[in-house]
Amino acid sequence: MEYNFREVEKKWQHYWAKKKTFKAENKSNKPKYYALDMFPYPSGAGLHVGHPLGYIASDIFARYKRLKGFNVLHPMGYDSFGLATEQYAIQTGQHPEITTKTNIARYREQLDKIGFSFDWDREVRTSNPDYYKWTQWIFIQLFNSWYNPETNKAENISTLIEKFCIGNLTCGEDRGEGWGDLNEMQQSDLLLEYRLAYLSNTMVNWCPQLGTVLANEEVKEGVSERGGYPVERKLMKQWSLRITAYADRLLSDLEGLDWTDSIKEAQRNWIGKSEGTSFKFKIQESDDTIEVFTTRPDTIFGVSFITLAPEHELVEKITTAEQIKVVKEYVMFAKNRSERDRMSDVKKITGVFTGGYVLHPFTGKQIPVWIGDYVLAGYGTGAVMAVPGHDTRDYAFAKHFGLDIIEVVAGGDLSKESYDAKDGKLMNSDFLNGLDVKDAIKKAIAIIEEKGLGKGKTNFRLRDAVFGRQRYWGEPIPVYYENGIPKVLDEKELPLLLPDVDKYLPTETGEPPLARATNWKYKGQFEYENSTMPGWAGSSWYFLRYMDAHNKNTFASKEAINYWQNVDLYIGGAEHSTGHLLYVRFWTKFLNDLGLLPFTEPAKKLINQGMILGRSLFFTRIESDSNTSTKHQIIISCDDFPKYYEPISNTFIGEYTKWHCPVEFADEKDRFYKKNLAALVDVYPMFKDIIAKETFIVNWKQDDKGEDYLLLKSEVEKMSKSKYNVVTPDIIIEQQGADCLRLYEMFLGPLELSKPWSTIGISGVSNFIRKLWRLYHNGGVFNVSTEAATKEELKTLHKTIKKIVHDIENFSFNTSVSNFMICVNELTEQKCNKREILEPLSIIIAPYAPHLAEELWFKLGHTDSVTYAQFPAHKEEYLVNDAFAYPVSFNGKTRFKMELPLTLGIKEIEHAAMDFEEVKKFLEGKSPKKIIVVHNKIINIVV
RNA sequence: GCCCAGUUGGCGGAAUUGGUAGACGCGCUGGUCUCAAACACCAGUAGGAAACUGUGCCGGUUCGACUCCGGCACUGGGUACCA
Repeated sequence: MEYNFREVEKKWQHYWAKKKTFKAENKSNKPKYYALDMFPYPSGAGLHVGHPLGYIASDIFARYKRLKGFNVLHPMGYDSFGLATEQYAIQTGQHPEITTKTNIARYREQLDKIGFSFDWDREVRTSNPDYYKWTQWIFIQLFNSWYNPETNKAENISTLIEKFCIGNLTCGEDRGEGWGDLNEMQQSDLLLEYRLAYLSNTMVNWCPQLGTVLANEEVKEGVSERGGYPVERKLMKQWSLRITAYADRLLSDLEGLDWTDSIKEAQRNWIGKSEGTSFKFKIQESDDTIEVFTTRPDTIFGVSFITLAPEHELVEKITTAEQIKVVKEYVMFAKNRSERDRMSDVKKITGVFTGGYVLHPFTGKQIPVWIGDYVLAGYGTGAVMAVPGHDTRDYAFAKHFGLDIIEVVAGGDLSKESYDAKDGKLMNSDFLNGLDVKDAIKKAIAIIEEKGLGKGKTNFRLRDAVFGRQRYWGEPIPVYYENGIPKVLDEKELPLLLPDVDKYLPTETGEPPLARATNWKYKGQFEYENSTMPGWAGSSWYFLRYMDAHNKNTFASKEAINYWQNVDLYIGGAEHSTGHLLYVRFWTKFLNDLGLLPFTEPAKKLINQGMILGRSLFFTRIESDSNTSTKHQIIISCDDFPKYYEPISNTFIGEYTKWHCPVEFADEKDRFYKKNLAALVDVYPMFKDIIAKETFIVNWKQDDKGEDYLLLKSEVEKMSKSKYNVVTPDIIIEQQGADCLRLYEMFLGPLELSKPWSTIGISGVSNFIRKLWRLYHNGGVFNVSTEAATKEELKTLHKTIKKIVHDIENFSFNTSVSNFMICVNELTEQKCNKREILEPLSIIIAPYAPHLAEELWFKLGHTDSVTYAQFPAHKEEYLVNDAFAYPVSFNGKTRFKMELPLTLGIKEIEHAAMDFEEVKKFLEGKSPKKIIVVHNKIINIVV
C-alpha cells in the first residue's frame, strides 16, 4: 500500500485539534520560546502560495523547539481592520464585519490544511471589540503621557503640569502667563503640544479618492500604497502620535537586535538622524531673523543666498512690494502641485526672489533671500543657507538663476559641479582658512555658539505619525469633544464600539463616515471624534495579546508578560521594515516606560522571508492597421513575434499590447487551447468584450494532435488577483499533500530570497516522501526490525542529525530538505529497516513533515503525539572516519585522490605523497618547491 | 542619485566560511519492467574531440579564491530635493 496522504493528513489534523496538542501554557518548568509570524490581512483572494512560506519556516522552528524541550508559544491571528474590506463594503453595501468573517473563515480553512502547530485558543482579531478595547486603552495612555527629555522616557502628563505650576517650564512665548492664568482651552492646547497622542494642524498626505489621510509609509512615489491613487499635501487638524520623541532610542537600540542589516539600515535611513548647527541670519532693516539648519557650518563663508520653503512663515514679511505679485503666484503654484508632480519633476528647478536680504553674520554682506520648493517646510527650520559651491541642490539652483558660486573648500572644479565631499582645505573663509573640513566644522560651531548666533542641533527625518483616518473600518478613537476641547474616555467606558452607519461613505459635507451614525454621542450630548485609527494601530501590540488573549482586566497579565517576555523569533515580509516594525518598537518602548513591560524591544530575532513571485501569462495582440476604419485585433503566439516585428525601427507593425491570461487556463508549456475559450469567457466575463469583437482575429497554431492553441508570453511579477497569476496552496495540498507543500516551499531556496513560483520540481519532493515511507514498509506492510543497526547505518543517521540541527538553527531549511533526501537515499541503499535508525528519523523529520511523522510514530507503536518526543542528539563516535581520500593538487589544481589513514601526521603524509606513483608522474622528475598538507583537507604540491 | 541584496550548469540551488566547484532536486538522454502508458528502478548529464577552460567582468593578495581586497557592469528591492 502506497502512502495515502489524504487520509493520514486529515486524521492527524483532526487529532491535533481534538487533543489541543499545541496548546501553550502560561506556566511551565520548561524554558519558554516565542515564535511569531506577522499575522495576515484577510483579503478576499484567500491565502496564496507566498503566504505560507514564512509560516512554514516558523512552524518548523516551533516544532523543533518543542522537540528540544521548550514550552513554545506559536500563535496566529488576523489584522482584520483595513481599507480593502471597506472598499468592498462601499461597492456592495455589505457590512465589513461580514466580509471579514467570511474571509477569515477561508483563511482558517486554508491554514488548517497545511498542518500548522498554532495554538488557536489564543487567536486574535484586531477588529474584535475585545481586542480593540485595549488598542483604545493604549491610545488613552499615549494621550495621558508626555515625553520628559530629562528622564528620557514617557511620563504621566501630571508631572508636566506640575512643572508648569511651579514655573520650571514656561507656557510658551505667546502665552506668557503662568499655568494658573490659562483658561481650560488654553491649558488643553498647551498640553496637546506635549502629549504623545495629540491633535494639531499638520501637513498631511491627503488622498481624495480614498477620502482619507495617509501616513508617510503608506505613500509610495506620490501615490497611495493601496490602490495607487494620487496623494496631495494638505493642512488638516489631525491626531498624531509623537514617535519622534523616540527617534534616538529607536535608532540606538537597533544595535543590539539580531535583525538583518538591510532592515536595520532601512530603519536608520527612515529615522534619518543628522547632526548639525542651527543659527540665525538677521533680516536687513528688521528685528526678525531667519533660522537655518546646516550640517556644514564650515561653509558659512560660501553662502551666497538663503532659500525658504514656500510655506515658510516669514515669506510674507520679507517680500518687498515689487516682488509681492510673483511671490504670491509662486506660493500658490507650489501649494497646488500634487506630491506626484513635485516628485516626478525633481530636476525641474523652480523658485523666485523675495526682494529681501539678510546680513551675513561674519562679513555683514547682503545676502538675497529666495523661495524654492526644493526646501521642505517640514524639515529642519524650513530654510537653508545656500552654499552652491558645496551642495548639489544649491548649485543647481544658483546655476539656474545665475546666482554667485563661492569656492570655500579646495579640491573641486566648480565650473562643472559642486564639490560636496568633506575633504579638503578651507579657503576664502577668514578665520577658517587652511583648516581641514572636520576641524573647520568644529571651529565654526564653537564661534557660532560663542557669538550667540546659534547652537549645535540634531535633526531627524522621521515625522510624527498621523493617526486618524477618515474611514469607517477601523478602531474608533476614544475621544469626545466638550466645548471644543478633546477629552479621552474613561477606561471603564471602553470599548467604544464602532457604530452602525447607513453608508460607508463620507457625508455630504465631507465628514468621515462615522459622522453618519445617529445618536452617537458621549453621554448623549458630546460629539465623538469621528476619524478612526490607521491599519497599523492593532498590529503595534498584538504580540502582547497572544500571551494572554482572553484577559478581561488588562491587555495581558503581568504574569503572562513576565513569563513569555518578548518574541524570540519573528518572521515576516520585508515590506514592513519601516512601517509596522517602527511602530511596534515605538509602542513597546512606550509601554516599557510606563512600567508595563520588562523589555524595550518586541522581537529579538527577525527574519524576512523573500517574496514568492507569480508567473503571469499574457495574450499578445497586434492592432493591424490603424489607418483603416476596421482595426483588426490579431492575437498571436509570442513565438510569432518576428513575423510582426520590424527590427530596424525596433517596433511592432501596428500597436502591440498584451493582457493577462489567468494562469489556470494554460498548460505547463504556457499554451492556451482554443477548446478552453468558452470556459475562459465564462469565468472571466471581461474576456467576452475582447474576444467577442468581430474585428478580432486569432492566429491559432496547431499541436501534433491538430488542436488549436496559442503560445502565451510569460513574465514574473508580484502575485495578485488583478494579474490573474495567483496560485493557492489548495490545489497542491489536494494533489500532493500538505507535507509535500511544506517540504517543497522550503526546498525552493533560501528563505530570504525572492523567487518565482513554479511547481516544476515538486515531483522530487513527492518522490522523497514515498521513498521515506517505503523504508518503513515492505510490500505495503509495515515492517521495521529490532535488529541492531550497522556502523554505516548509524553513521548515516548521526550525520543527518548533526546536519539538520545545524541547518535548522541557521534557518537553512532548503539544505535540510536536501540532507533528508541524502539520508533516505543512503538508507535505501543500505536496505535499512531497523527501529534503531528509523525511530529517531521519524522524530527529526517531524517539524518538516508532521503528518507523515505522526503516522510513522504511531505505527512504531507510540500512543502519544510525536510533537513532544525528544529530539535525538548526534553522537560524534559514529561519525569518525579512519581514512580520508586526500585530493592532491599541483599548484592549486586538483589532479587525483589519495586515500590515507587519518592517524598519519603531516610529515608522514608528505612522505607518503612523495612515494605515490601518480605524484611522481606529475612531477616529471622535478622536485617540488613546497608541499602544503592540511590535515583531513588537502595536499597541495607547488612545482 | 543614494542605501541594501544578489549574479554559480538547460533550471531551482549546494559548497563545512580560504582547501575536491556544481551536493540535493528538476529537466534531459539511454536502459530495465510493461501489449502500452504511468509508477518504480539502473546508468549518464558544466563546456570541450582533447590539451584544457570554467562561479557576471577587470585586476590584486595567497601554495590555493565562488569565498578576502580594489575597480566596473548588470538584475532585484528600498528610498528620494532631509540642507
